[in-house]
Amino acid sequence: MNEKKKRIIATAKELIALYGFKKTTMDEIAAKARMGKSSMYYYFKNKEDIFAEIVRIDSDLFRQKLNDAIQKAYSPQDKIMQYIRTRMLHLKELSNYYKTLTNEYLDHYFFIEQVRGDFYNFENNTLSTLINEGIQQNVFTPCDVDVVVHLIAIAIKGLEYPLFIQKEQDLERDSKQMMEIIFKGIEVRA
Amino acid sequence: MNEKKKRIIATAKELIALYGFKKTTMDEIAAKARMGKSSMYYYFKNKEDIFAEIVRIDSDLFRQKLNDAIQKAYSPQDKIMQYIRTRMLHLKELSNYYKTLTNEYLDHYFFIEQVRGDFYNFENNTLSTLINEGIQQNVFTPCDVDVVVHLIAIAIKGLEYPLFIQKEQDLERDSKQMMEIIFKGIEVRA
DNA sequence: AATTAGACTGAAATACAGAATTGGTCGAAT
DNA sequence: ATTCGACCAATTCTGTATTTCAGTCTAATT
Repeated sequence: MNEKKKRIIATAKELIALYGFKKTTMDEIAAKARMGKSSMYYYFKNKEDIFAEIVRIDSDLFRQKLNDAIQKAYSPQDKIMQYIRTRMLHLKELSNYYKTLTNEYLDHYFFIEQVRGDFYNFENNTLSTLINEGIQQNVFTPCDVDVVVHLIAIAIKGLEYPLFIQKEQDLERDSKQMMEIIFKGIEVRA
Repeated sequence: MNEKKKRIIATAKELIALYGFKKTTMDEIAAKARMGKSSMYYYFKNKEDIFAEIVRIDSDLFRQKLNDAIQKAYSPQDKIMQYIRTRMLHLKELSNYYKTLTNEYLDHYFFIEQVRGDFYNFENNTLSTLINEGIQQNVFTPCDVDVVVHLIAIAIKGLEYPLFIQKEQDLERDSKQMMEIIFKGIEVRA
């Protein structure tokens, strides 16, 4: 990517993290990135486009991080646990970074829905693959994979909310214990 | 309860279901209940008080409904399933009735938090009792009851969202299948 | 041709004053 | 004890004047 483009992205990201999307003006970004406002329109279609690019890059990195975490673990159970752990830690980090960004009015931007949808699919596919691998390896008992994925996804989402209140260890303990039950529910019995 | 008081509650409930809390004026309620506005202040401290009473009554009925459902079932698993089923159906009904009432600005009324908290406690206690009964009856394996309750609560909450979109049967099928996994996870093994 | 910038525009947000609405009170009537 | 109309203060609404800001245009620069 072009150096100027990177600078715009970096500056915009910085300001948006501080003030939110709406309150960050194109003039501010231009000033802080040391260039004329219209120069930015040479690289980006509009303001939303900058934001969309930031979100796109971040979510790519997120997905990569999750894939790395899975790769590093061995058993299907551990892969799933590492997925959840990584996901939680990243989301916590994110929520700290974008303190001012309240979800409510983010919903008004179409590409957020897009990213949300993409991530939903990614998560479903990833978990599906892991469960299927477990069945293949005779670790999990053959079952309706979609339902298991749904249950895990819901459990993860349920843990999302207290992300902003609870302590990190508690969350990890909770998710571990909850997953143990689910694993017991789908593991092949000796 | 006094007849007039009942009439105020009924009228207010009707109007609030139609227009929401904020848009329903005391004058309207008074007019529709065929009495002077200030007469209502003889029975209620203020507007919020009327609303609070409505919510209190409704949530009492809800709790009673749930207790009835539990009583009618026999096995611990069935009791839990019936609890979930009844809870879902009631919430669906509620959401149909109070179409205009969007949660967002209900949060601003303190007693909603109160009721939410009360219900949270009720749900926790109820599920705890059921799980403990299951352990007592040697149906569930002894385990950290709090974690199991947390998992079930989260799963239920996760099913809450699509309540407004999904079909009823799907929800029932989903919850049934998900609970089967959790039950398998905590049942005593033969 | 690719890039940059300053001036400009129209639409949307904001600020604000005056008017209307509405939750709640009071004293009189029953 | 209960009901009510008149009233009040505060909030909300409404229309308008002002400002802000995303995005464009054109000309200059590399």
